[in-house]
Amino acid sequence: MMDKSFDPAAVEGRIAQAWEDAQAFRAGRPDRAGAPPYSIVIPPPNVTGSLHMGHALNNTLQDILCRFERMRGKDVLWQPGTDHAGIATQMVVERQLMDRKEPGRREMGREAFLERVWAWKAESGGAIVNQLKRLGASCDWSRERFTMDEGLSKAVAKVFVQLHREGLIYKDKRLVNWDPKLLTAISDLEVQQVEVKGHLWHFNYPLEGVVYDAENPDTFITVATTRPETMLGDTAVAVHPENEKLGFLIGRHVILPLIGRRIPIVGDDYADPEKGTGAVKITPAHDFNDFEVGRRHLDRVVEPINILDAEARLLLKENPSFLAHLAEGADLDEALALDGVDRFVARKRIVEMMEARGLCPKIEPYTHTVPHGDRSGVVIEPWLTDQWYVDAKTLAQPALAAVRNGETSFIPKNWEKTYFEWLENIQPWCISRQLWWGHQIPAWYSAWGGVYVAETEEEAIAAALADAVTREIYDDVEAGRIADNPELSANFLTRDEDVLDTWFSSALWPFSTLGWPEDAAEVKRFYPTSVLVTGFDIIFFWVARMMMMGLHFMKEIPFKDVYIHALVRDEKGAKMSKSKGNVIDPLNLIDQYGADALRFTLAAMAAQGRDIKLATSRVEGYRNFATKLWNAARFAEMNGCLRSACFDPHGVEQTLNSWIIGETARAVSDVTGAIEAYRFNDSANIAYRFVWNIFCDWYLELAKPVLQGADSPAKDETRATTAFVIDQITKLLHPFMPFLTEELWAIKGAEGEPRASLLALASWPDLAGLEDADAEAEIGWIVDLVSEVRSVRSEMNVPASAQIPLVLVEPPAIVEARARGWDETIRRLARLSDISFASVAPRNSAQLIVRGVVVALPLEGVIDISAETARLNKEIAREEGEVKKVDAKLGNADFVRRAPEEIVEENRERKQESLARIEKMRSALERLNG
RNA sequence: GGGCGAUUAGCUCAGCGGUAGAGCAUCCCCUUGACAUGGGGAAGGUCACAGGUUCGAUCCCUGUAUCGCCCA
Repeated sequence: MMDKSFDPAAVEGRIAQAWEDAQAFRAGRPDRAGAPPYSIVIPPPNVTGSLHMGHALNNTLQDILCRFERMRGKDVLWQPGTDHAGIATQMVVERQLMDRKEPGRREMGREAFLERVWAWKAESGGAIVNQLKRLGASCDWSRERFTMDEGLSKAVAKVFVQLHREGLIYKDKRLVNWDPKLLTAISDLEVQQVEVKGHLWHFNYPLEGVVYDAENPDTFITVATTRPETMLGDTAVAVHPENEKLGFLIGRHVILPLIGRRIPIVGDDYADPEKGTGAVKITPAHDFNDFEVGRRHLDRVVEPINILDAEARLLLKENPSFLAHLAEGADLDEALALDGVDRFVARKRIVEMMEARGLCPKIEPYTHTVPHGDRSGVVIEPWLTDQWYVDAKTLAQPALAAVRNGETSFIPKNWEKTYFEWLENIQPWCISRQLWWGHQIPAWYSAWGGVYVAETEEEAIAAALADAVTREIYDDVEAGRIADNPELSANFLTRDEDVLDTWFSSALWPFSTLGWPEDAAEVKRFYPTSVLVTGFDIIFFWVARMMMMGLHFMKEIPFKDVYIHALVRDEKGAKMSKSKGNVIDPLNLIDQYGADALRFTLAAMAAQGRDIKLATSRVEGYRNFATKLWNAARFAEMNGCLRSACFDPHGVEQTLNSWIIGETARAVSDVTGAIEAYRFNDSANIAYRFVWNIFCDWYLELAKPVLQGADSPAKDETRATTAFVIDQITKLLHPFMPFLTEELWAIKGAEGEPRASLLALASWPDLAGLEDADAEAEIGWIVDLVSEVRSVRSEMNVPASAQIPLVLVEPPAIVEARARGWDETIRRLARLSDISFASVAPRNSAQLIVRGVVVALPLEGVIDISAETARLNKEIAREEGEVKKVDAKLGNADFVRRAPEEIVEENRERKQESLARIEKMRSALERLNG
């Protein structure tokens, strides 16, 4: 005997183990050797991560697809793995060192630190994998990969070397987004623009050759800036060439206060006459726009002067480019006192110095956007350094084309626009990071300044030696001596210390995980993957880059479909994040309601193109759904509804059974279509409605008299049908609720013919052709009759326990036959004492019209005549309103002429029905009051 | 500044060129022999606003307002 309710906590672990023991999720199972492949690569969660709602949604959707396709007989590979998450992981371990008061990263050195990170990974990394298993994710866990695995690292090196050889990776000195806390460059995408309330400082820069007089505007130009601390690096002042008030100054020079540098006034469109004072100071080394301005005026503007160190402190004393052309003196000494001062302290001090000299006429409040590092949260400095770049523009072209020509489609489609927009305006991708945890850049430097990019150090040394010979640095003999001496060659080159952006290796994920660059069978079988399922927040970070790399190296798209799902947000609609502390833990929900309930909730809410604001009440509701199904199965068990090996859904004779089989067929077809179209919410809702509102509410209720009556062929057939439909339901719901359904599958399999396989490997239902219109007409009438009687009883306040008679007035023969055939069932469901037939409705009856037939409920002593009169009048009024609306349409010649024939016909029928109902209700009224 | 999306029942959200839907909450009735994590019934909406297209608009178009997100 089954328990009264499903206990997820007791079952989930056992079911998961059964899947694992059976290797149910293994790709390339021998029994599917000839099956079509279906593959998805998981968006690899950070190895530091723990399961959040976004993961829960993302992986639920992928799992629905994988389980669905697996049941449809495909050879499914859901490729799992984790991402080494460079900065995040390095920060975690560094924090751990700090907490334990152990030596810091720099003190212990690179090698020792990396050992610590690997140790951390072995110990506490990848917890999320087990959490994904708790969710029920049917990945092929035997193929789990990590972005820093040997194989994947090899892929990274090969890609880097090849792109470098092709000129698509290069080293360049440019302004980068520098994170002064993490001490690394980051890419544009890792920069968050934050609106900040700051100030706009107005500074007077005295003109060259005149005596500064604060009262005389002819002696200076006023610039406005949000960043006074950079002024020591100014190399120009810009005004708009057509600036009416200031344009005449273009060509002259100013003397930069505090240090006395002579810098030009240049004309440039960048200086907006409407903004600030119309004049801006130009600091090419510390501002992206200024850098461009500087480049446009190479004839007059000197090289960028970098005045900040890596930690964003002023760097003045040991800074030749700053000191160049500066006259020594008291002023300079005062400025040099700022050496080593933090940028924000320097800002204050510089403003004070300017004020002291009467050079700061105005400070106004000013709101502007300031770049922040998404990891560190500190203000990013544009900083001039050497970094490695990917020529993203070139790689973007095939990626754009593949989506334009439909090889890869986004679902929903509107994300394609976002994708296009970004790729069309893509900037060089800065891929080097000044971190230790990650793929070290495969570039080596020689003492004479040569750069050698190679997959291994041996190759780099060989290349360097060859180069040395060519350059006549060594002769052949010397080169050979170095090559043959491991000690010499080991220290011969210095490897680039930087590592690659984590997303560089992620970009290779769809093929590196399959074994590329080795000649792996999986690459041939599973690439391109079938679909990528991910959130829109990483379209740029990840999707676009996989497209670029996939097309470049595999010459083929990485995935045919990209399903972009919503973000699960907090109740205010804000993105969940650790730092905001608004994270809902899906594991808590799993503990409380079970993984199936959480999964079903997420699926039911995953409408395309809209974010999910999750309400716990929904999870509770779907937990109740699980209980409902569980109890339906329990009811079946109690009624001996055993599976029958010879059951043939085409051969049933009972109308009720044909009906439920037909309804099941429709549900299967609708759910199938919805999943195929990635309409997860529709598919979940269709299944929900079918199971609860059709199978439980009506089929089982209608079947009760048969099941609980005397043995008969009808009873046998109904028992077998019930068992059959429950089997179909477990299949239908398996992608959404794998644990509950697998458990039911096992329970139902315990008797009768043994199951051929776990449900996870069973075949998806195919009931095409079993819809039955006649059965629908008959059962539909019963359903309508019972519903309407219940409604009237409730309105008339007939006690639920009271059994009342029902009279059918002049029913057509077929209706009378139905009523007689279903007598017991109808009486039971509508709580009737008996059903009879008459030519007129008895006196004092409530009368209703069910599919055109008058149904009378004699309610002598119960019925309130005036209430019933009011009820009928209300009904008539509503019906008349309908007629009026339909008449308006039908009276419109344009409508009749232009609307589709079936719509017109539908309206005519509706009108006739309404008129008939009105007619019958009128006579009911007469009867009542006459 | 550019782009995207949203505005539908008290709340959270579906939907859609042809009679406005669900879950939760609310109200009434029911411990009936699968399930009170249940059963039955009811109430609740000018589909943000203004124009336009159309025989017909909640749906398509334009504009406005409010909110959210992304990019600069």
